[in-house]
Amino acid sequence: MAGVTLKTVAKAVGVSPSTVSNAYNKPDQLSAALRERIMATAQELGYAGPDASARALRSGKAGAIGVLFTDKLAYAFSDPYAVGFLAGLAEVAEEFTTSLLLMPLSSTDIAGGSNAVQQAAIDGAAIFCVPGDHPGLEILANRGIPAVSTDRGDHPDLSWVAIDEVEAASKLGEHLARLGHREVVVLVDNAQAAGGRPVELTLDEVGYTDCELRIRGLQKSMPDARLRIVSGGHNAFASGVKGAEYVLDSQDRPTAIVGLSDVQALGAMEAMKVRGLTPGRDLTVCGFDDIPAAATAGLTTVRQPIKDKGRAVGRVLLDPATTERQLLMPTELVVRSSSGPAPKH
Amino acid sequence: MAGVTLKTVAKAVGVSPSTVSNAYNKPDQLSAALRERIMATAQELGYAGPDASARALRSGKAGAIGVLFTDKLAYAFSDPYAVGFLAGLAEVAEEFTTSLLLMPLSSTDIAGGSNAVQQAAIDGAAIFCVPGDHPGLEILANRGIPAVSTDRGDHPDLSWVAIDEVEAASKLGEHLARLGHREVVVLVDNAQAAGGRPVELTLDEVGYTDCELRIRGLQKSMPDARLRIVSGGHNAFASGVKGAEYVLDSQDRPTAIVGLSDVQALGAMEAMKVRGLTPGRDLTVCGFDDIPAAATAGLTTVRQPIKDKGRAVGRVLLDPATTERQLLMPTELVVRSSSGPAPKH
DNA sequence: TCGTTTTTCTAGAACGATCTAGTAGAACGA
DNA sequence: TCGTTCTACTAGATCGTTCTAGAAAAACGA
Repeated sequence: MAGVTLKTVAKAVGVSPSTVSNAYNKPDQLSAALRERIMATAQELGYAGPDASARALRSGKAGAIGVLFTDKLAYAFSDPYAVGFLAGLAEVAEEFTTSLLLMPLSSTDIAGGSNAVQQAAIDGAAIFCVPGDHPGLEILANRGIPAVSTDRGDHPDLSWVAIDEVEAASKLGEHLARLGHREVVVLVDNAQAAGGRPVELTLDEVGYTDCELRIRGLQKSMPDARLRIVSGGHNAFASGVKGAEYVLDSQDRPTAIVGLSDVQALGAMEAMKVRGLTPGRDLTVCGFDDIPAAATAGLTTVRQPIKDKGRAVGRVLLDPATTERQLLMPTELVVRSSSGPAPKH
Repeated sequence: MAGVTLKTVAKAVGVSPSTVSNAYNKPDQLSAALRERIMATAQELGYAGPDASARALRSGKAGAIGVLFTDKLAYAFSDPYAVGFLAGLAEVAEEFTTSLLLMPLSSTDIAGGSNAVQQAAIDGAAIFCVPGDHPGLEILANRGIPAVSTDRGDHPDLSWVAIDEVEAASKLGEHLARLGHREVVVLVDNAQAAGGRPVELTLDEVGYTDCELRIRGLQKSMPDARLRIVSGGHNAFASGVKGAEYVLDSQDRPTAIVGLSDVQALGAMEAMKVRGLTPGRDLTVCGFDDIPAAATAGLTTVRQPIKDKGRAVGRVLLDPATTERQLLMPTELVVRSSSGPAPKH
């Protein structure tokens, strides 16, 4: 049962190992009759096909691409944005018969010697919403494996598939400015607030590059507005609720709340609903991403082609025909009922 | 840059390849000074550590376990139940420095020769909500890799971590019977209804083993009730909405709706809310799983230890100390406000 | 008929590590 | 001092493939 290899099959059929290998990988290199015979014998001996590791070693192709996640895997998946991205990536991966290797990238085991980034047999990596200064990225760079980030990096030789965050946020900012909003709260992802009380942050404390750029875009397009940065925790519905509650129950209510992701904005809408406030009339709420639920909820948001982003990352990593290494995806302001004119004080 | 191997480093330092290997894997097998020197030289030469494929081949350990999914990956992730399971699995995987390999298991490429199940370099596989008769499972069995299912299988030598579906459903059924419900609709996952109109099914058409068993449990514990099986599509919030709408807008309204997953039940609650109906008073809604959102929504449901299930699967696959091959996890009826007595016509 | 191309198969060397077995030399106890 | 154990290291086989050349046989063109 165990220990059945190419050689075993070859000997049983009476051909060379190369021929058996070809039977599996290059069917047109041998006669149909022989191939048939080989496959039958393989079946009979309980041979399950070429060993994946050996094949990977010899051919230099691992047949998998890694997806890096920060912190907790669960959090990453709970976001529809992440799910959409993965779906797009998986689509291309499937096309190239490649699997996706999830690499939970906790900071702790980077310090220790053994970590997934070192060990994983992968042909390339997708870096998904990982802070630019994360130690795992350097290890990855060291391995000489092609990597694609979903954020624009500074290095000219780093591949990325991203959106113009500043421009995207500006579209939203202009929309809000036009509606007369001058008191705005931005809801962001923040580890510090997770599990504890909501916190108010400065721009420097934000951490994630994309969030920072979006806030800059808002600042640029709303020069007359006062922008406050608030976090109710990690990027999730519940955090949006918490952050919005904190803001709504304070003396210093804004006229507009911008979630830097739709899930957070939807959380804010929920908090409003509980307090009997109507989005778009009593208070404006906007989001980012345009996840499916945003349309249902009537949330004004900035659409980015989530699934296409995943597809594009896949193509850059796997498709030799894709030569472009840095892709800027289009964004679009989607105005729905959750945004309206600022109440005159 | 490229082509730097163990040998290169060994030659540069003036030691044997074995020693360099030990420097990485068995630090206590050589003097600290030499290890230091080896690491420094490796760094200098741009050696990124032992090649993953080669290591996997020689040592027989791939350093990854596969997670099988049916159909679309995106659907799998959109369910908080799946996310919770994965989180538990990932936790154990991380502990054993193992990665998770997602293997989307579309039926189409099983037919063709090359598929992920064949090619993937994995030490084991977690079979997550895959129909028992799926062709991919046989391929997996052929490979001789340990596999753990989240459903109880028939074969005595198949490993699984599951719940007693019938018993779990019976708890819920008894609760409903006690409340006087005799007209019940069960919302299930069904590919046929996806994208189209809601469908009404017979028990034979359900497909997924776990769903079927749950329905049997309900039937058993509510012998006097009329059970109808309805699907609004795949296992998702939106499907729950669709399925419930179909039922609520018909002449033949039940007194209770049971979602075979919480997400569907939550969808049903949403559909009720839109129609001005209060769960627990006008109509009873119950779910399955007890995902985090269920508590918030006040949904009566059957709790199963989702994350623990993931952890247990991980332990069975990776932890040699875990000898038990078939684990039954406990379930518990959680009564909240969404269930109440059946209105007397 | 003879040279040329095509088809079908093979020998043997990689791929880059880890493992087994074993060898020196140092340290140890008596 | 001598045998024994321990530490620090190494030689060489091995994991199971695929790849590079190339050879024998068959088919082809003129």
